[in-house]
Amino acid sequence: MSLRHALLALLTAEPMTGYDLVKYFDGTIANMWSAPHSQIYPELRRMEADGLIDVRVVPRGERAQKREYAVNENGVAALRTWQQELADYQPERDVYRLRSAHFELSTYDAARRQLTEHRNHYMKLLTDTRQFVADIEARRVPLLQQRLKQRPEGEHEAIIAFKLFAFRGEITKAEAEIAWAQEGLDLLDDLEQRGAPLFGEEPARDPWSLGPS
Amino acid sequence: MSLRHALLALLTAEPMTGYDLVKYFDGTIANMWSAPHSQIYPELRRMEADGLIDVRVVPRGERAQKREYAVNENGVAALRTWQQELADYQPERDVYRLRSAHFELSTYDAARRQLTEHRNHYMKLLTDTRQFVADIEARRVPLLQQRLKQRPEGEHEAIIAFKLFAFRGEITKAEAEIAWAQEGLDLLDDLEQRGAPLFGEEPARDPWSLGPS
DNA sequence: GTAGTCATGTAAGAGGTTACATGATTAG
DNA sequence: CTAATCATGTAACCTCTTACATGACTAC
Repeated sequence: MSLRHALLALLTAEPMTGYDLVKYFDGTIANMWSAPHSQIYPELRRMEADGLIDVRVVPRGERAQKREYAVNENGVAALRTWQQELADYQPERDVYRLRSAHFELSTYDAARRQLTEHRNHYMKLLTDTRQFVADIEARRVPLLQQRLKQRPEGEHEAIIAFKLFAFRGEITKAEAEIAWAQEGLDLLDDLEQRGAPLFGEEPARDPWSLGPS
Repeated sequence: MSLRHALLALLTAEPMTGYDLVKYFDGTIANMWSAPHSQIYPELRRMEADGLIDVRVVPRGERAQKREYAVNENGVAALRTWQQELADYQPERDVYRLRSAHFELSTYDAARRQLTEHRNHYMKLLTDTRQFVADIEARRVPLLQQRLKQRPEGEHEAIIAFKLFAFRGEITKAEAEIAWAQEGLDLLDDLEQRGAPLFGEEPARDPWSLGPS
């Protein structure tokens, strides 16, 4: 049910169309939550049907229209309730860690490619998130400005502090992943230099060939 | 398709029943990959149908039977192929980070409960994983012993090194999450002491009451 | 005998991915 | 006029969660 809450939370900053929400989910927040438009539009319709958001149909140009959604009191109540519930911790699924645990089935080359990709991915995330944190600190983020306008000044400090806190979590995580990937690349260099063989490096046997039986 | 590869990877250590695999997915590996039995049994049947694993029906007791699966050459080939492909990085979904970004909708109490839970969860993970790393280093892990028996001694070093590497990744991640949760708890204390109000602390207004319109 | 573990399934439904599909508007 | 952007959908398919279901075996 978190897509619903992610959408509600974004909409509390200001009324938006589905298209706007899609764009936010392609931006910096994508590392906390994301969804394709094929998931967002139907969910907005359901949220509307459930009475959590209100729609305003706005004309654009001559013929076209767009649907602008706003959170209503039920929506805010749903968000509060959500925050009061304790989220429990489910088992994770980490493809990259799973792969790395079985690199002996890979080749030095492929393992290195994967870890380099891992490092690059989290380096980009780190750079983007650091920039975004700087933008928040400088009050340069339009969505945050809108959000603050909705609330009394006394709450501004906490609102900003929580946004920064969340993104610092992403930064800490990215740094940890970069360090881990680097450690892996060093390990691969070390093992290869010392001539450690991998099963993955062996030429695959044709299952239908007549091997020594 | 990673459940399939997680199962194949476990089965390369030694032939196992679905039940055995379920148990491994409840143990330390649960933090890399996990699945309930309702997912495992049908997947094993599909893998069998796809010719990646072979079955041996073993009697147990008088009447009962069990199905013991073993990876065959096609299965090994599938694992190698999987390792050769570069896994791409998809947007993540992190409920805890999402919540934390909107703690202003929560109460100090509930936010603290959540972060304490976060810290406890990763502290347990950290302790368990450290213990497991120690067990691997001491060659005390039965599954790993079985795995090593399958392979020539020259490969042992790399196999062990990759297992340790993967679990050190989990440790690094757990440490990062613990530090983040602690930072959050400190932030909450600081904000509350300085009397910062939260929207979530305000009593909810009954949407149907006649408020000042 | 009975509780705990071993062992294996099915099924409904939620959530997510990928592809298909369409059309208006705006900036150059 | 043409490309990019704005805007909103549907549908098939896969994955995962949760619940329902069953029965044998083993240790006490």
